[in-house]
Amino acid sequence: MRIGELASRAGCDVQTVRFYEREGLLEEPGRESSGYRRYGDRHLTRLNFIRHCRSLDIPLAEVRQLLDFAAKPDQSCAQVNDLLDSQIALVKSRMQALKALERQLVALRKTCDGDSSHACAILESFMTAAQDHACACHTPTTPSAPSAPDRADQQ
Amino acid sequence: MRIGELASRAGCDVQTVRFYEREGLLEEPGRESSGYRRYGDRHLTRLNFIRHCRSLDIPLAEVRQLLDFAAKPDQSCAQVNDLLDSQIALVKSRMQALKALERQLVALRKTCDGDSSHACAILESFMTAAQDHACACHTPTTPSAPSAPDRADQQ
DNA sequence: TTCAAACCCTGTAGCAGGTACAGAGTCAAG
DNA sequence: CTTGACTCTGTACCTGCTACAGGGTTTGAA
Repeated sequence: MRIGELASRAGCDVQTVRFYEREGLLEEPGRESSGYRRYGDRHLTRLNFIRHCRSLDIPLAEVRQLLDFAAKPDQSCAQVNDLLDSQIALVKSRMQALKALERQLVALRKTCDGDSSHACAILESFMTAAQDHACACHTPTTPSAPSAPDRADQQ
Repeated sequence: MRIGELASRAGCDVQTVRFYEREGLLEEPGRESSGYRRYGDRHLTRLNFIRHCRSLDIPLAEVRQLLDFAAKPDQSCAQVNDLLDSQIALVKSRMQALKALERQLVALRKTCDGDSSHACAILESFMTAAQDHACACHTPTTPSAPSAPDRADQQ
């Protein structure tokens, strides 16, 4: 099959296939006399493998590792497990961050009272938070106390 | 204050400040005779505003919008709310995806029986999923039926 | 005074994981 | 013969920074 068919069967873009080839993830296929790439079923299998990993958000560097593991199938189990464990940990921490973020956004959203006769309370709170830079989500490494106005630079 | 102090007070990198200036998010400051940038408090406020938004994962393009809204404070409330609503929706959908991802990874992780005498079951399942490209997480747009072997390209 | 450390400047390149061109060649159907 | 769909290579672009190169400036101490 040609690149277009391969790509559509794997559910990705033609450019992505070429990208994976450039990155060394997908074996270089044979060529027709016209120069067109000609793929076989094992290319599709491998491409699906890569897309499968990517759909699990496994970075390409680790996909590369997995493909190496798969090449020499013995003793790879522990390594694969390690990789999955670290991915799971990563996902967990990302979820924590997202949950905190959602709380922040929802809280912010609630500060709007719908009264358009005064300035937007959300922007107000942003500005206030920005001015005294003290808020839960945004901790600007505010160190011991270098923000005292004694070292005012004539501005 | 100079760029280093501004950056440390906002809790970001000096490069980041220059980046925001280049992007037009942060107003160009005055210069000392040496060419050094000289910032005032309103720069710090604005920079903190930006960092605050970024800590809420609001993309720079939308931060730009918010800054525009803040510039003309009336009638901005509805727009700010819309923006926040879309951010919240985004976060929710990202969380859904992460939850699904975690389920996948944990399920995958469980398929390891710890027996290293045979090939890794996880890699096996990846390969199988890749071959018949039917799995929950990875849906390769498998359309009506263009994968029948009748149009085999002599490979 | 001189020296080094710490700061600042501009400009450019790099990261991940693709995506989107431009400008050309090829193929298949009508 | 033409038209449209496909393919080729190469390069630039995306986000939100970060890092580097190769300079100049300031500041405090010796």
